[in-house]
Amino acid sequence: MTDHQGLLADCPARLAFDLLAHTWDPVILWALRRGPVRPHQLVKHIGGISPKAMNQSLHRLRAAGLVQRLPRPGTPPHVDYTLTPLGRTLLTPLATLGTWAATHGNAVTTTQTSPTT
Amino acid sequence: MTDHQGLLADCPARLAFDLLAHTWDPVILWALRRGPVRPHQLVKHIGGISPKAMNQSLHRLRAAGLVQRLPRPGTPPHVDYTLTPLGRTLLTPLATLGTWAATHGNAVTTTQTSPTT
DNA sequence: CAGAATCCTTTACGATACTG
DNA sequence: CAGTATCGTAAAGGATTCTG
Repeated sequence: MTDHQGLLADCPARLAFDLLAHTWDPVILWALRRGPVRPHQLVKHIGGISPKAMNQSLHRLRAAGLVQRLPRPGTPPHVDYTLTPLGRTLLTPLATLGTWAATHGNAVTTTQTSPTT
Repeated sequence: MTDHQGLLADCPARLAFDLLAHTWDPVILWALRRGPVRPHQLVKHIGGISPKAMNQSLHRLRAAGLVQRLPRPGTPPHVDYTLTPLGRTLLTPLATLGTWAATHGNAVTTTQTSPTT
């Protein structure tokens, strides 16, 4: 195989997709683009995500070094999550996907609704 | 919610991610970038994907209008799959992700291996 | 060879309840 | 309020087998 120009089963490019493969991970990443946000804020803002799923995503994203946890001392507990510098680098590809969806998403939806054949 | 700048639970941008969320879908899309390929070729080329998963992905991608099936009459059966024009438009975002992985993928792997803190 | 059908295992994710 | 643990459901995907 000398054709490894990307995206094979064991290709490093797969990493990016696995990173975003989970339903909420890209959503959370995007929601954090502005700056630190608290978990509860994320849940409310995104809508439709359970606190548990939120936590799992946050865990994955932290493990990947894309998101950082910022504990604020005090009572009641207060925590912020924010993108790491590495995490910020993902915003551009994310935006590219978003732009594609905005441009061609309608075509996909139409196709799925009325099969052209 | 007046902050719908993208990527909420019900945001249209989600479509792009759901499209690529399945493990093999982006891989197959990428494998087809050059032109028509036969299923068996795809399985061999990609490696690690079962024929069933391949078929399911191909179905989804066809339903989404990203991939087209080209039956060649004859015996034994011969079929080619190729990207539709719509499918081709996804190659750019795909490449963007791939580039990101090539650039920052290593950082992610490193982080996951040795938690920085 | 294409691809659909069946079986089985893993895991994402929601709901709920509990701990610090 | 943050985060974890448990339970239950749905679905992805591998292995195998059968049909056109």
